Amino acid sequence: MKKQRFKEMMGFAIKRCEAFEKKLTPKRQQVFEILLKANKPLSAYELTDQFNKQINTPILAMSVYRILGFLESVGLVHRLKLENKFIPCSHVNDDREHQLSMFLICSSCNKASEVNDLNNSVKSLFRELKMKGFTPATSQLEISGVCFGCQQSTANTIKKKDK
Amino acid sequence: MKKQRFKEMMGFAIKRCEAFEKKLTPKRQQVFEILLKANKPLSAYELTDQFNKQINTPILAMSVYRILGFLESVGLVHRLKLENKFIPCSHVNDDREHQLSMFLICSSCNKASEVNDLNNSVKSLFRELKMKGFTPATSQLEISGVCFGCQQSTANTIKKKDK
DNA sequence: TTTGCGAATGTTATATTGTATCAATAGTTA
DNA sequence: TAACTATTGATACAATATAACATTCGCAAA
Repeated sequence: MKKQRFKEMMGFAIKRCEAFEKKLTPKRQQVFEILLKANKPLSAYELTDQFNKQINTPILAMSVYRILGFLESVGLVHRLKLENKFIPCSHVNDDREHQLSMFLICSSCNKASEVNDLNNSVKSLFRELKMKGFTPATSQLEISGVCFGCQQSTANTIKKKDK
Repeated sequence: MKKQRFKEMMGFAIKRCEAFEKKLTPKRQQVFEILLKANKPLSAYELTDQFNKQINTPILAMSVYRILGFLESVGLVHRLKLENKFIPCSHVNDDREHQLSMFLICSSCNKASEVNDLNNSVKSLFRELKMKGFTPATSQLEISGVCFGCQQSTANTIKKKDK
């Protein structure tokens, strides 16, 4: 993650907490920071390990769970249920709530990206569901697959084999 | 589940195992039976409990996991990752593989239904994803929400309150 | 028949993920 | 300062899942 982007995200996190009249304590900030820099979803325990490696005041998994719960409650973090892992929200630029978020989880590199410009397809799907009597409540759709980068490297590998 | 439907499902399970040249042993059959009769997703441990209540030869959770793995491998059971629970496959009528399955999980009554006639929306979503470089691999989309029945009862409750 | 093989299951241990509970501490307000 | 609240620490435990090895059972070959 670029320095500029990182600063922007942290700045937003502070503003977001203020908006909720909650405090972004040092540990909360550090947890968020690790998550931002990880560039991929982390489990609570992975996060705990990284925290204890990088930061000299130790933390317990229990606290990490609490902090993740807090960060989720103010909309700074998403929990990916398919993987039992956590990622920072990417929407940190705007204040409007996003009713729909979709996560594309790469089963090859394990990175996940949050997509927000596919609302049409999802909305049409959700409309169809509603018409059938089911009201979707998930603001969250998680789809596993293979990302562009990993497809490329697979393709290259195959190419090389062919030679 | 109606008797007729149940018989049909069990019959298909046997055929399906034969097709894979695998055996539907008594325990495997009993596990599948409990899952069929449950009418809602069960966790491996719930399944273990029910097994041990209903059947006189006891079973351990370890075996249940193995059997669920087996049933999944022959396409008789789905694992719902959002809930860490299991349900029988509803496609038991046809032999064609279903590349896409969608599960609607009601957060009120906890029942789940497998939907197969929404392929258009899902396919269009998946097409859109592919165009953006992400190749979905999930044959499985899990959506939580509120089912028709539960919406009705909520509506009734509200009506009653209004009186 | 019995020997041997492989599949299925039994058994125990342990890993992983997550929550409950109560104690200690720090920050804030009256 | 005293009292209150939010945060974090610490311990225990629940729930989900897998690893590893032993045992049993059915079946086929000797």
